[in-house]
Amino acid sequence: MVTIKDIARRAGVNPSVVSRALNNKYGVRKSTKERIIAIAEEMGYYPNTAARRLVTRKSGMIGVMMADISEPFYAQIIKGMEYVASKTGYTLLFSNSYDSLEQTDVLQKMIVAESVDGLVIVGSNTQDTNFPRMLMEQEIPFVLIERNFPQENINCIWIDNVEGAYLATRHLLEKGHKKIAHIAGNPQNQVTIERITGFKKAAREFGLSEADCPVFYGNYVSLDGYREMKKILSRYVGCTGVFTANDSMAYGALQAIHEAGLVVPKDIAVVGFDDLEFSAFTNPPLTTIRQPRYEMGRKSLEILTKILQGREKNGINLCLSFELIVRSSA
Amino acid sequence: MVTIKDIARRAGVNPSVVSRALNNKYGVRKSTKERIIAIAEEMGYYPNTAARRLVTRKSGMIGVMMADISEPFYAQIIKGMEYVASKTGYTLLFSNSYDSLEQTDVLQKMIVAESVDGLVIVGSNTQDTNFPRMLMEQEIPFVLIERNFPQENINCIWIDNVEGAYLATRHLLEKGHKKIAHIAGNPQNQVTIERITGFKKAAREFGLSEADCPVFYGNYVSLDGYREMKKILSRYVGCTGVFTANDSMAYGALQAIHEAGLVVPKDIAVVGFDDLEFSAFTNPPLTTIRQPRYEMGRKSLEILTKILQGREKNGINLCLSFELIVRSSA
DNA sequence: CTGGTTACAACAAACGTTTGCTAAGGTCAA
DNA sequence: TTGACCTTAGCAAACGTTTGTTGTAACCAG
Repeated sequence: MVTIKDIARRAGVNPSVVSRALNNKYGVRKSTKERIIAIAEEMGYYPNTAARRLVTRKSGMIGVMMADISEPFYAQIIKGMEYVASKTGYTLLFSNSYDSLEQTDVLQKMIVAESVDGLVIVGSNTQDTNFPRMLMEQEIPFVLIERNFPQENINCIWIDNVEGAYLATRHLLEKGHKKIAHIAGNPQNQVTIERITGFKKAAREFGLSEADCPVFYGNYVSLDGYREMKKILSRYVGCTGVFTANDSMAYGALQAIHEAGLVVPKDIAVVGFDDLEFSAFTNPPLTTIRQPRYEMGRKSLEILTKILQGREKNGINLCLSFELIVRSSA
Repeated sequence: MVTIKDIARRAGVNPSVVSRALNNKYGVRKSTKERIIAIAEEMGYYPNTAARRLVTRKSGMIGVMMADISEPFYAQIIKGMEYVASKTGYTLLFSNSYDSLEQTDVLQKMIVAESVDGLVIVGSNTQDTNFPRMLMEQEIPFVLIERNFPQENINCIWIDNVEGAYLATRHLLEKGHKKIAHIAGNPQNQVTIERITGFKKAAREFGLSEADCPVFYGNYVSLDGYREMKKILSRYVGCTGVFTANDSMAYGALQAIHEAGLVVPKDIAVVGFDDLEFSAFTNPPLTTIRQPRYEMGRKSLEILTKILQGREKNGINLCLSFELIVRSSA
């Protein structure tokens, strides 16, 4: 391993000069600086990040916490983050919370053990509510995705889920459906509550009774959509339209409908939420609400980077827009 | 930040004793050890990894390189890795190669800048062939997924792609198709070549002429499957069966077939490869070859961990088994 | 009672950087 | 020519660990 001392020896200067030269600091003559850089290049020098970290107390790492990195929902978010990270030189460190209650612990560990410089937290789990305070106390910058915190000084990126769900449900109701259902997510998530609210709002607006717009609960995975759709088919007679809280559950619902020998959208219409890459290929292609996932990821890191560089202050609240993608499932 | 020195002061011992106590080393009395651990716990001590790394030259990190982390193909592999990593305490550091030629550089950077203790490299790109040598020279353990290196001392996890493709194609041919096509992947990948080989082998075995089993090329994404399927439909009359080199391209192919007003599998049968989560939900559900992706990830990290701990030696060559999943697309 | 062994603890150096301070030399104006 | 100032380079401490070596009791066998 070639160190700064090796370079210093070769250049006939003190290690500190090499450090300053390589980091573009003041106080080193242009000619020596160029010589040092050339030598470093030639010797194949890479700074030892551990040593640098130890003294600067910065790691060049950004921690990213989400429920489960293997969920397709996160793919584009990650891609957006990576686009910015690769440009700015930060390294992303992923960590799954699996929606457990130990979120704060996981974050704490990323901060003290890996000493991440900042954090992006995606998800709206409401069980562990004191992590924002913990993070603010430690003065570590962070950005929340899928959350809209009313509090000052917290950076949030979100979409209006109430309106999104409202739009999806409205689309269903405008097609003339009189008995509809919602397969909601896990009620520990804020977005679940919001999408239920939007669903109910549209149903009320179209004069549906409570009995004509029931809510079923899953946990955002296709198997749950399948299970709940079966429930709907067996217990909720006359239902002709279903709005699922995400696309994965819509996939399961579609399958349950096919297995029952019914046809989408003739017998039952389905509208999803997210617009995963895959939703264009379902049978039939899924009508859904598109979330700007890539944008979410990109923006989160742009904001965080600016804050870390002191070019921006905390308190950014960014509401992105969604879009109804009409395909043929409703 | 609470350091080892703080604990030492509180416990009235030397910092080195604290270090040894906390790391279960010999030479510290049981009673003091317990006292130190209690104090550390109470003070909320976390070791500073930067400092530890600096002296031990170990990072507790494992680098993972793949083409593009946002591809659904990798989701289960990652999950498998994470399962082991969380048990053994290693942290995973992901890096996308985007199949570029700078793979070796990317690896080099992970090694020297982040000082990863080991590497998992998934993919079979054959353009950059000298990275195994580079890694061996640096004596850093690594495991290759999707590759079967003939060389000694290289750890590989792979499936027999020739046989997998052969089985998929055979399934098509046994249904009586006389004119079939293969939508292959990027020929820079070894698996692409192997799957073409398997495809040709089955076709030959069933007496098909070269003209009755042409190969089309995409790059493993659904859009390419769509594009190549359109080509097949317009230029290759009489084709009734298609084997795609992965499921994503099969999705695109299915869409192209639907758009042409044809029905799967009546008019054209489709068989994919991978068995992504999603393939059960296509229209119609996709017949495909299942790769044990979770196993691949899990095994890769188990092997690497054992090697890092000295409980195993390099040279593990693990061939996992695949499976034909018959659904209704062929 | 003595010599040797053992168990524990302290000491100090090292890992590779960064950075505040000091020193040396040069420039320039009075 | 002198003194003030500026530019550049060197020195040394610090970041928080780990670990080889040394020191010192206590213990035990002869």
